[in-house]
Parts: sequence; structure tokens; C-alpha cells
Amino acid sequence: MQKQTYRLGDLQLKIMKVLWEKSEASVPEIHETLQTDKELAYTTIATMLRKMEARGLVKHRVEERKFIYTAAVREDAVSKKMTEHLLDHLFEGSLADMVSHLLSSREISPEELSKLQRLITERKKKK
Amino acid sequence: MQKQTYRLGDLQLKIMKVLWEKSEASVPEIHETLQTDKELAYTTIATMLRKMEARGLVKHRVEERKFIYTAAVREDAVSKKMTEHLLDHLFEGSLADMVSHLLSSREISPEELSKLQRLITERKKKK
DNA sequence: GAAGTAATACTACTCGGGTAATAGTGTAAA
DNA sequence: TTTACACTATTACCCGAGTAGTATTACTTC
Repeated sequence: MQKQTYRLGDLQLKIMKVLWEKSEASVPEIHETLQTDKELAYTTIATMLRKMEARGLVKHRVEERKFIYTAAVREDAVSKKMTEHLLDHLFEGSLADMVSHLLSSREISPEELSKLQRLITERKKKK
Repeated sequence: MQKQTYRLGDLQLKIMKVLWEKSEASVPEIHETLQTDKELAYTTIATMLRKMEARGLVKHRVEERKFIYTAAVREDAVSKKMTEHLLDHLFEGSLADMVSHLLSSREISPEELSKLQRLITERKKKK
């Protein structure tokens, strides 16, 4: 089990983000939180959560007849999996290629650039 | 039309990669090329190509009764779309966050790091 | 001209994401 | 104690990726 955490649908990801943020949430809470994005039926969220639980992405406990959901996978694990998947499948594992792509196609603030620079310098020292 | 190029399945991506690499290819060629990975029926490739054409990802012309396929979307456009999608949905658009993730979880060669460093310095100068 | 061969066309099925209506259930309020 | 209300459970679709068997078509070669 614990299959492919690297492929999460958009809605699933949104739900995970809510759970990571709040650490736990009831269905109404999640539904409420996501309403800003797009109109989604309450049952859509509830169904999705049940499917996600079957897939091992979330867990729930019952509290006063309400389902309280929590994430069953950690955010950094998922981010890592998803990013690595893309990196390996699209850029043959070359981080430089990937970043160069982003650099050439997006506006990146000077702050971001500096932050990046620091990160890399740090990393070079360590290794 | 020209919808979501940011979500390509693994097989579709593999096929696109073959086409980008060779610039054009017949079904047997593509099938042959992908055989190293995994056993896939010839018809699987053919069907997939037809579906991809319907989706606007590839085109074909006929040459001596054979379909010669070519990519209908450019590699950099797709890479960009896919990477940006991930960046925006997983890291709220912060390139630094994304890279930091990768840096902390992967072995990156000193060469890659230097390359990255150069890229960023370049970019800072330009802007 | 019949048979073999190589290609495409058609059809079909599974699976998972997404979406939601409807049914059921249990507690709270009137 | 009947009725609302607020949840969860069940069921049902659609869509696209993936996979591939079977049918058809059109050359080639006896």
C-alpha cells in the first residue's frame, strides 16, 4: 500500500493543504475553507475524504458524531514525492534544468533570488 | 481547446519525449523505443497516440500507409506548464521553497550546484 | 488470386479523480 | 413525540489515462 503519493488531484491537494494547515478539521470546516475557491457541494468534499481515507491519505476519528479528519501523510513527504516525480520524469533529474526553466519563464523577485542564492551557498559549504 | 497541458500521464509523457527527441516517429518506432521500460502492447501505443491526437498533443501525417507522428506542443511549453502548476499548487509559487525541498532531500552533485549558482547570478545581473 | 503480413480502426474494460443527488440516522427542539 | 437539522452512507455519473483484444484494410508474395 501507500502507493503513489506523487499523483494527487487538485481537489485532493487542496484538502490536504487544509488539513496540514489546521492539523485537523471536520467536513464542514474543510468545505467552508474551500468555498472561497469554487462552489463545491458539501457531499463532494465528504465523498472525496472517504476516498482519500481509503487511499491512505487521511484518517478520521469520531467526536460527537462528527468526523474529524487528520492527514495521514506528511506535507514534506508528499511535496518531495511530487516534486521528485516531476524532476525525474521531465528533467531527467537535473535540478539545474528545472530551475533554469522556471527562471526563464517567470517573474522572480530579487528576494526570492537572494534566498535561493543563500540556500545554494549553504548547501555547497555543507557538502 | 488546448487545455491543461500541465497534466500528462506517465505514458503520455514518455511518448512525448520520444517525439521531442526524434522530432518524428512512426508507431513501431515509438513502441520499440519504449520497450526498454516495460512491456506494452503495440496497440496500446497506437491507441494512446490516437487519444493524444484528439487532445491536440500530437499530429500525424501518412507516409506509405504509415502514420508518422510529430509533437504538436513544444517541450518547453509543456515543461513550463507542468512545473508551474506544481510550483503554484504545492509551494504557493515560491521557487525558493521548492528548491529548498529538493536540496534537502536529494543528492545534488557539486556540478549541479555550481550550475545553479551561475544561473541565479546571471539572472540577478540581468534584472 | 489466395494467403500472409503489417498497419490502423474499433471496441471494451479498469481505475481513480471529481461531482453530487438521495437515502439513512440520530439528536435536539418544539 | 413528531419534526427539523446536521451529519454520514450509498449510489451513480462522467471523464481521461492506460491497456489491449479483435476487426479491418491494404500490400506482398507465392
